[in-house]
Amino acid sequence: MGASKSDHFTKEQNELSILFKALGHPARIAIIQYILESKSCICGDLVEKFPLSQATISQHLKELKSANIIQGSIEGNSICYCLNPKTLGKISNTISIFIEAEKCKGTSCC
Amino acid sequence: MGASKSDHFTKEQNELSILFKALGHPARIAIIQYILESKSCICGDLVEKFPLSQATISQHLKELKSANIIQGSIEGNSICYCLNPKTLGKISNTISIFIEAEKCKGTSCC
DNA sequence: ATATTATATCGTAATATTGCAATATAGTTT
DNA sequence: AAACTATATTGCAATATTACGATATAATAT
Repeated sequence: MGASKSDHFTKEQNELSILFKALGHPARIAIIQYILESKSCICGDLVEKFPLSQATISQHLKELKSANIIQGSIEGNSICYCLNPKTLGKISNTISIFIEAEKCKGTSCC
Repeated sequence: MGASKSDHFTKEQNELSILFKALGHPARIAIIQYILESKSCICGDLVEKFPLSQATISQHLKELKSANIIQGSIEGNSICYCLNPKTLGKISNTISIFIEAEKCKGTSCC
């Protein structure tokens, strides 16, 4: 068989894994960093910036968007993408919870 | 062609994506949550807990371990896995940087 | 030494992801 | 409307991931 058996896990576990999965590709990390660096929001200059085809960039943007990590707004001819702070916050909270819970554990074996 | 062209991206981008990718599966999120919940560190009772075969669980543990998200120590017959706070911290920092940088941006289009 | 228990690895099938050329769609300009 | 620009979608090939049975490895117990 192949890939994930999402029905065996909780809704939360599935949702979180979707967020992390979306971040699990160097191109998508690079896109996020580019959005952060560029003073204005981006457009399709990613295609010039990265050694990937327009189709591939568009696909990565789609994945980030469907995970709600970025959101796009139409600006005339092109589309402007920004980060979604709410989703970033969700990811941050999750990791924080992991770290806090870990701290509270007395009995660690490693 | 297929999957990632890691040579086109920075070392940091590749390393971060490896961390997130490792978290990008519901079973691995579930394993982490289980480690956090169980007072003592875990062993192979994940196999009883989850509807996945021993081989599959072992494979997921291996991926978490190779991303340095968990670490295992041999305890007699079995192996005890714990989270690696250092790696969790790294992930947390990354997300924090994303959020901080986002806050500092005046010009947001969405 | 043999049996038992716990975990890892191998081989393989099913499915998902990645990347791109080609094409489609949508808005802009002339 | 026709040409142009920007982005999305489709179809396909290459590769990666996921899952599991079977088998291997390692420590413990009898």
